[in-house]
Amino acid sequence: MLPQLPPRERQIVDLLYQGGSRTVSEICAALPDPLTGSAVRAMLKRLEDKGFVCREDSDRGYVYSPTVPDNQARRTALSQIVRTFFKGSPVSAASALVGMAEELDTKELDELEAAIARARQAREDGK
Amino acid sequence: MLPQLPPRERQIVDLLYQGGSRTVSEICAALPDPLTGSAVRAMLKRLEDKGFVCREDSDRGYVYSPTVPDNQARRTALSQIVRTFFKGSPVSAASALVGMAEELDTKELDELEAAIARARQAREDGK
DNA sequence: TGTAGCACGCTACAAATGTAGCACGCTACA
DNA sequence: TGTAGCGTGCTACATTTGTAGCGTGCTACA
Repeated sequence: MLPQLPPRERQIVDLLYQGGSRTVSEICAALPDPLTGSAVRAMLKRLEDKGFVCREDSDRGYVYSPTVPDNQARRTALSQIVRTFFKGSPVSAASALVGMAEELDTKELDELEAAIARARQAREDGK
Repeated sequence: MLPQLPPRERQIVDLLYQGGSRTVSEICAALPDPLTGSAVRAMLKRLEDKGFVCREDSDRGYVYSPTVPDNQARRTALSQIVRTFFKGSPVSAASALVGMAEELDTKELDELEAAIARARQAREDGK
């Protein structure tokens, strides 16, 4: 669903997911390459027409946010990659991720192991 | 790098990563929505011009394959997602993956735990 | 040796994308 | 009250994508 977006539009919604709601000028600032405000506004209008972002009035002007909830978008993106690069196995994708982590957070690793334990448990139960 | 591709082109290279090298007609067949051969050929030509795929002569005609090696493309795609949806933490992305796995392969889980152990070890060493 | 079937490249063209410019309205402040 | 600054929408336009059609060459087989 999200992959269907052209590069620039995609870049902008990604920004929105990454940093939460933003106004046009904030988006301009956050963009790696400088873009005119009106250019960004045009993108946002198209994204709005397609239903990927919505906007809300605020003191600083409109703020834009993604309409598709974070966790759903995440899920879609992940399963896309899993299918393309990992033959459909989420777990082997997870391995790859652990392998590429540079700074390791012990707490996060604990959490991950807990997730594995839960998964194993679920497997037992379902069996 | 790869995200810069328009939807259709992206779809095609993904197919190439997913199933290895293919000929034009194989690509047509693998596509969810039916496309003319010449349409696909045009895509491939553009992808070739941009340097994302290359082709090789074979008995069945040209077979196309990605020029960027799998593991590098994987890496790029993953870190993209990690940045966008997981605040830069690969490990928490891994947790999400484990959580969404439906069919669990014990062997893969073992492998994953081994990867975690390695990561912990590396952390100790570096410290 | 005709002709049907592929795979190919080229060209053409409609639609979508990416970008800039202009004119408007609303502050704020000299 | 003029004028500078911002945020906005609209329009226009170049470029890129997405798709189809045509002509060619190369088999294979009647």
